[in-house]
Amino acid sequence: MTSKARTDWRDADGKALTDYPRPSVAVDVAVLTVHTGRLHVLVVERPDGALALPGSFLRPGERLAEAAERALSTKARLVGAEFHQLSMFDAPDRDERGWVLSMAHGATLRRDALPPDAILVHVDGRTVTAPLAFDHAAMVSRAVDDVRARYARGVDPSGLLADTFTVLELRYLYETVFDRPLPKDSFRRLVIDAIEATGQMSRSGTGRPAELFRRKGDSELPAVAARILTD
Amino acid sequence: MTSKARTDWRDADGKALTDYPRPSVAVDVAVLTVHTGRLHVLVVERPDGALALPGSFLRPGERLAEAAERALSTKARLVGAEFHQLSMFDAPDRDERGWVLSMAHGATLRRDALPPDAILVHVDGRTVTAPLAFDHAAMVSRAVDDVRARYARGVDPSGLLADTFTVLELRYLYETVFDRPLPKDSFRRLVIDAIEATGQMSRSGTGRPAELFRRKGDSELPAVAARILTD
DNA sequence: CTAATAGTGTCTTTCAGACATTATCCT
DNA sequence: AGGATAATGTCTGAAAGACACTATTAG
Repeated sequence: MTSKARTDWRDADGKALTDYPRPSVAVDVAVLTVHTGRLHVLVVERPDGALALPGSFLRPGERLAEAAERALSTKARLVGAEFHQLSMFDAPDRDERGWVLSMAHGATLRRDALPPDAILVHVDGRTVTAPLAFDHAAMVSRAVDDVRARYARGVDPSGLLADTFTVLELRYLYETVFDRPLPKDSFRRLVIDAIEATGQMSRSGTGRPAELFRRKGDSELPAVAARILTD
Repeated sequence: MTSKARTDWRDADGKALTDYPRPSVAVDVAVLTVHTGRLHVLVVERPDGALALPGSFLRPGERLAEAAERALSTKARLVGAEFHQLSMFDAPDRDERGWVLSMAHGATLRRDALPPDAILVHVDGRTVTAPLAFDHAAMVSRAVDDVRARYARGVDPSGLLADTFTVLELRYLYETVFDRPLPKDSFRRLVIDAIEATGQMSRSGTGRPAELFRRKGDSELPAVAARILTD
C-alpha cells in the first residue's frame, strides 16, 4: 500500500509515477426505487441548493464500494444497499472545482428502506425529470439501463418487493422498471418457473385471493425474457 | 481544471479535498482479436518477463480513452482502436507498487491491424490461457462478456471482418466469439435483414460462390439474437 | 458427368400473445 | 347469488431448428 521507491515505479517513458499530478477520485450513487408505481431516484440537496446524487471522495486505501456505502450513510442515512459499478465519468471539466473522476454506481432499494424525508425525483423512461448537478443525469440513465439488464436476468434480484409477493405485484414492478405494459398471462408463464409458491394467500381486497410466492434459490429467468421485456 | 481555493472544495466532513492522498489511476486494455479461428488477446511482456495487458497511467487532464489509446500506441504500436469501459479494478493491494486503481478497457481489432510480431494469447471460452500479471485475467473475461453483448446486438460492430464478407465468414466469426456452433440456415435468417448484398461474388475455392455482403446502416440484430447466440 | 458449397423451401415443434373459461374469494 | 380477481386451458401466428432440395461454380 505505502509507496516505496522501486525501479519499476516508473512508466514506459521512464517517468516516475509520483511526477504526475493525480486526479481526485469520487463515487456517486444513483439509488433507484419504486414509489407510487413509478421509478424514482434518490437525490440530496447541495449547499448551493442544487440537486445531486449522493457522492463522496475516495479515501486512502478505500474501495469504491466502501466509499459509495459511506456516501449513502452520511448523506442519506442509508445502509445495506448493494452497489453496481456503472461507468467512470472522466471529462476533465466535469467538476469546476478541479480534476475529479467519478465512478457512477447504481443501487436499488425498497421505498420503505429509505428515510421518510428522502428527496425522490421521478425517472421518466430512463430520464430523470429534474436538473441534476454535474453529469449526474447521465448517471441516472446508466443506472436504469443497469437495473433493467439485471431484472431481465432474474426475478427481482435487488429485492424491490418483500420476501413474499403475488404475481400481480411482480408484474406491476416489472411494468414500472421496463416502462411498458406486460401481458398478464404471458408474464405469469415467464416467471412461474423462477418463483416458488408459499401456500399462503394474500388477503385480497376483493376477488379471489392471489397466492403468495417467494424467489427461488435459482431464480433465473429464461434468456427469452430479454426479448419479451425489452420489446 | 486548475484547482482554486473555494468554499465548496471540501467534503461533507469539512475536510479539504487536498488533504486526502489520491490514488494513481491507470488504464489497461484487453485487445481481442480472432486468429486462426480462435479468440486471442494481445499482451505485452513486462521488464520482469511477465505477461500483462498494455496499460498506462492517466496523465493530467487526460481522458481515460485517451490514456488507453496512448498505451496501445506506445506499448503495442497500435492506433485507431475503439475502446469500451469495462469496470474499475480497485483492490487496494492489486499493485504491489502502491495504490493504483485501473480502469479496464476492451477493444476489438482485426488480426491484420495488429503488428505482425504482436504477442497473442488464446482465450478459451472467457478465460485467458496464460498467467497474466495483476488482475488482468479477470479483465480479459470481462472483455469477452462485453464483446459478446455487443455482437449479440449488431452485426460485427467492431469490424472484425473486412468491409465485405460472406455469410459463412460471418457465421464462423460468431461461432468463435460465442464459442459454440451455430446452425447454418437459422443463422442466415437471423442476420440476413441486417446486412446488404453487394451483388459481387466471392471467388470461391470450390463449389458455388457465395455472395458478398456488407453491414447495413442500421445493422441491428433482432432482440431474439441474444437467446440464439447465448444458448 | 461428379464434387462441393451456397442458398432456399418446407415441416415440425415450441411458445408468446390473445382469448375464453374455470376457480375462489368477498359482500 | 352476484361481483371481482386469480389462475388455467385453448387457439393461432410466428419463428427456430432440422432436413431436404435446388442452384451454381470447378474440374
